[in-house]
Amino acid sequence: MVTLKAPYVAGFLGFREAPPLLQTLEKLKNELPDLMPQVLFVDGNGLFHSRECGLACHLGVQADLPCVGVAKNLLHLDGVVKSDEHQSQSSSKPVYVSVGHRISLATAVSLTHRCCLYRVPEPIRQADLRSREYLRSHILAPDVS
DNA sequence: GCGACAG
DNA sequence: ATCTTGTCGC
Repeated sequence: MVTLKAPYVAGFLGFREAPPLLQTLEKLKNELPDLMPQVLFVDGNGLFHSRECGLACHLGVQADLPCVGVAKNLLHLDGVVKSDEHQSQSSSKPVYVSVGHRISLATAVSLTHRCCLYRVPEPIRQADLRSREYLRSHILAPDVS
């Protein structure tokens, strides 16, 4: 019996990503409680969302943990426009930080800055790199013979 | 109406 | 997100 992951639908990323993330947090709490995070970083938006409830809010509320959303692309919402600087400065690769849950925007931005060695915060970057490596070696790897 | 629209 | 060719910089 396999569980199909919900498809990605713009505006509903949380419905696809929150379930497996919560499952992983639950497993972490049971097996490695010392590694339970005090704060969550999410690859996506929080209050910056069409319904002010992006993945960062969705996950933060269900996990009952502070959560900050960091998106790599600007979600187009009416009233939101890229500044002229971002439009013309091709070298600018901004990230969009928004409140997820139990944290202020000022703290979310500060925390993001302090966790960035590269463009995105290390927690998100490492999750991305390590998960891809896992898939490459355990799932997508062709036969070695 | 269609495309665009976090990942 | 994924795929994919090439380029630039440390």
